[in-house]
Amino acid sequence: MNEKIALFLEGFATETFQRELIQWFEREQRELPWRKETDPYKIWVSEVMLQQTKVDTVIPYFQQFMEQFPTLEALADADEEKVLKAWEGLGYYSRVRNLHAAVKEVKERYGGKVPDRAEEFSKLKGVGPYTTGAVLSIAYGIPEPAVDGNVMRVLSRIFLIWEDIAKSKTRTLFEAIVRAIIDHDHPSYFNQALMELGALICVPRKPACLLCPVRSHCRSFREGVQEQLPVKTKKTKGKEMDIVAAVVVDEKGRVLIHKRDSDGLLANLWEFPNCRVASENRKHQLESFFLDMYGVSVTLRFPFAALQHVFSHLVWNIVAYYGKIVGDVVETDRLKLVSEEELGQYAFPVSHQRIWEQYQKREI
DNA sequence: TACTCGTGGCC
DNA sequence: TGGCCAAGAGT
Repeated sequence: MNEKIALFLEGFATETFQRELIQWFEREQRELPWRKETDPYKIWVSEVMLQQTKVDTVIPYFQQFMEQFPTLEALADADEEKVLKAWEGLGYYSRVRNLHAAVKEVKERYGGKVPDRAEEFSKLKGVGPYTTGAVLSIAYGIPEPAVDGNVMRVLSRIFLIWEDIAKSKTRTLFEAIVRAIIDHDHPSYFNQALMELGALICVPRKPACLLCPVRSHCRSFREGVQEQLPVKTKKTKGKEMDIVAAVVVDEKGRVLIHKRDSDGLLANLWEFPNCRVASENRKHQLESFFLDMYGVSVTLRFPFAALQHVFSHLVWNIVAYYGKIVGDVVETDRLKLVSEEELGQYAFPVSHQRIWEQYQKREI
């Protein structure tokens, strides 16, 4: 690996690159809530929220989250229901369940101080190579690489690297390059500057090369192939699933909701009872599902909504029915009857928020 | 390694 | 309009 890296670095003016990159960052960086913070816990939370998520989406969640859980201990001591509720709508919900578990471990094992050693911090749940480098460099000034999609795009262009960034192994190549060129005096700004450059200038399509502070170092710009990089193979679009859901109410107007399994898609979020079906006899299949899975007799009436929800890897085609409960319901930890006002306390995926929005438009 | 795991915005 | 994209990690 070292020989390969040495080949990339041949003729590369590392110190000039560092200086020009960091000076640009000091001039042009965006003001973001977490950039005012030095608390490693807050830096950590921001990095987890930012995984696969746009800055503009994260900002209001970050601010609300910090009001509700201002310290590591506050988060560690919080109920998971409230933590999930604070994450509602952000997606990738295992991030916050892992963060919650990790913060508890930091409280117990490390006395509430976020570890500043990569070997320790990276063992925590939900903390991978990127988050390790980001938190250690930004919060503690430690020169660890923080290679995200921005960094791979920027460096693939600068060093004219044609490796497929969709392959998981490719990231290690970029980590080795960052280790070789990171500014040991300013690792936080160096890492952030690479990402900020990718977010503002060296964007995926039509990069603004004429505004780029390091274009004199950029080999793909010199060759005129910057828009062909990075190489990223396409992923196949996900499968479609037909889902039937129902908003069923009892004689008091309470709504039946179900808590999803603790593993897999949308883990531990609440939903309106639903099942996957074949296209025929949807109503009957769902009525049988209520009886078999929950022991609840229901009478379904007619559909009030049909909606499609597209995930990154699959598609739900949902038809939602009105329904009434016949007889009794045995409530459990994962099956509850709640009033319409109480629904707001439970975290729902966006697809089921849509179902509820449609339901509330009813005129019957 | 390749697949799973959300959501909103963009052109 | 639909495919692509976004400060990835777990398995």
